[in-house]
Formats: sequence, C-alpha cells, structure tokens
Amino acid sequence: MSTSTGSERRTGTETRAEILRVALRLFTEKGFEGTSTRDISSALGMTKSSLYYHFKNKEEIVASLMDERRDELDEFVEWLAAQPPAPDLLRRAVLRWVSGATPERLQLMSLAHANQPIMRRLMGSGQELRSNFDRVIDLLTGEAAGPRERLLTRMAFDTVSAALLAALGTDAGPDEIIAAARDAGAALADSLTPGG
Amino acid sequence: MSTSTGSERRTGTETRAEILRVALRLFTEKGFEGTSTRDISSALGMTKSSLYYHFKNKEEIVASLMDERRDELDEFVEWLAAQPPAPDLLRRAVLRWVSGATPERLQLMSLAHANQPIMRRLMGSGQELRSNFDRVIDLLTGEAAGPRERLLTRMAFDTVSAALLAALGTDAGPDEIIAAARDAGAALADSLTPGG
DNA sequence: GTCTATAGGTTGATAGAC
DNA sequence: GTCTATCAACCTATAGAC
Repeated sequence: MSTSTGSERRTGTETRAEILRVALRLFTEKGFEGTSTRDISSALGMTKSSLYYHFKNKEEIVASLMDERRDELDEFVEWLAAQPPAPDLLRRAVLRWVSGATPERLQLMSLAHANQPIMRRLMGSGQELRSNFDRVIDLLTGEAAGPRERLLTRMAFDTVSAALLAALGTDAGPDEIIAAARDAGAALADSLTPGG
Repeated sequence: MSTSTGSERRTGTETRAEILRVALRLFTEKGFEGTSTRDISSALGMTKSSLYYHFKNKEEIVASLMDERRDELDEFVEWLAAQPPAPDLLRRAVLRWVSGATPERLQLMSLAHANQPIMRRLMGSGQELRSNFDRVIDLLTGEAAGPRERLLTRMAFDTVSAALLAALGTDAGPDEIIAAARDAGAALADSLTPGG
C-alpha cells in the first residue's frame, strides 16, 4: 500500500486504516446499527467530528471495509476464469477459495452476514459482490444446471461462513474453523461430482 | 373468531400473534435495530403505545419470537436422547432436523443469524438455545471427540442456515433451500461416518 | 385495548474556530 | 486534522384520558 512514489504527500492513510480496524472490531461485536459513531471515535481517542473528516458518513466506513473483500473476490474470479475445464476443477476451486481465508477475512465475512440489512443497502449503489459470485457459479456449473445444483455449489464455497456460524458459541479458534471449512467444502464438492 | 370457550374473556392473544407475525417480517427485512417500534405499530395500523400494552418492550418481542424456536429444539433433543446408539444415527438425526424446517422456521433462523448482537444479549438472561445444541453434539459425538469433529457435526445440522445464507441474493424459494440443505446435511454426515 | 401527548435520551451529521 | 458546539431527527418508553 504505502508506495511512497517520490512525493511525500501523506494524506492520513494511517489514521484511516486505524479507524477501519477499530470499526471492524466494534461492528462485529455490536453490529453496524448498534455501533454509534461516538463508540468508534471514543475507542480511538478522538471525537466524532474527526471521524467525519476521514469518512463522509458511517456507511462509507463499512463500505470501505467491504471493498477489501471485493478485491479478493475479483482476483479469485480472474484465476478461475483462466482455468481450463476439468472434472476436479470444482474441488480445486473450493479448496483454493477456502484456504485463502485468513482470520481477518473471517471477521469481514462474519460482519457481512451478521448485518445483512446494511449490506443489502450497500449493494444497491454498486452491487458487484454477489453478482461476481454468480459468475463463479456460472463458470463452475454451466448454464444448464438446475437451481439445486447451483445452490449446492454456492454452499461449497460458503463453508467458511457456515463454519463460522457453527462455531459461534464455541471456543473454536480461527484455524480450527478454517480446517473444518476445508473438510466440509471438500465433502460438498465431492458430493456434486459423483465420479470424483 | 377465536375459541370462545365459555368465558368470554379474550386476552388479546390474536393481536399478540399478529404483532409477532408483522414484527418477524420487519425484523428480517430491516434488522432488529433498524426496525423501530413505530415501524411495527404503523404496519399494524395502531400506535406505538398499543404495542407496549402487549409487550413490555421491544426486546420482548424478539424474545417471544425466539421462544418458539427453543421449543422445537427441546423437542428434538428429547427425541434424540431416546434413540439407541447406531452407526447411522447421525445421518438420521440430521435429516430429521433438516426436514423439520418450514418456511417460517427458515425466517426465524434467518432472523437469528442476521441479528447476532441482539441474540447474544438475549441469551444472557436465559441461554438455553446454544447450550441445548451443545447437548445434541454431545449425544452424537461422544465426549472423546475432537473440536474438528464437533464443529463438522454442528455444520451438518446447520446446513439449513448455510443454505439460507447461500441463497441470499438468489431467487431460490424455501423448498429449494430446504432440499439443498438436506443434500448438504447428508453429504456432511456421510463424510463424518466413513463406514456409511 | 387503543389513543394523544410527551418525557428523556441518543443518533448521524454539520459549522466553524484553531 | 482535530476540536467545541450545536442541530434536527429519531428513538424507546411512560402517563393518563377514553
């Protein structure tokens, strides 16, 4: 990121990143609507007004958070589109996607799922996240696939979220969650490609 | 309408149920925090104050909604505890649980997952839902099972939620979602009991 | 059971000094 | 970039008439 390309102009990127980090923690803990701008600013030791210097409004904060996820998905779609068709492509793709999960991405996904209303509103003005995932499904199932197959394929990729969900009240750590997601993703992929 | 069983005393049970139905719809649409008591009351054609006649506060509304789920889980745990140990018990239990899903229960689960913060707060004063599910896992895995196996078992039961999640931006209907959940649950159960 | 009126508080956001 | 001061809008919840 910092790419100091000669000009010493520092536009406050560090503060921005710090805000995002704190906001992500609070949003996941108390939800988007349950977290006030005051909560965020005081956790950072600043005032609300300072927050509004860095972000236009509260919604832009969570939007910035989600932009990071979108970039990762774009990268994955690019990789997938470049793969030649193969019987085990589904399995390989699922494992690649699931294995790419990091604790921070886990937190981001958890945020997205625990706050669907705001996410839906966010998608309104730039809905590329879901529809990009649609492309993943298209690439893997073909257009002739029925809704049941498409849904199951989607679930194979969503095992990270599913594992996250299942681990909610548990003392399972990020590594165990990702491991379980891997296993589940493989099992679902195998059930979809009977021949193995 | 309404079960006039001799005594004409009508305690307003119908209104209560109607409130719950409308509240469930609004909570799932806009989230718990995003739905005001005013939203609920005006959707019912009444005022906020009337709402407070039927429920102590906003939180009690969502708590009542969740009570229904708890009852269903209790019933399932009772059934499971009465089953003799068998190799295919996991598969049978998963299918029974998943098949019991109705569109309304789907909506309830969706609500629970989309509003984790309030759910966590709710559990504080009577946490029986998660811990009861712990008992399901205990009954099926035994105490010697590792965290990975326990997590995967949990995921097998959570396929309804997972299918719901995967179907979010999709045009999949309740029946397709439940069907996909069945398939996924069976696949996960099979992957956990190698012998079949 | 439902209403009007209102209390008492929080929210997201802006203006403008420094 | 951060602050103080302020705003209108909204919120949950209650009091009390009918």
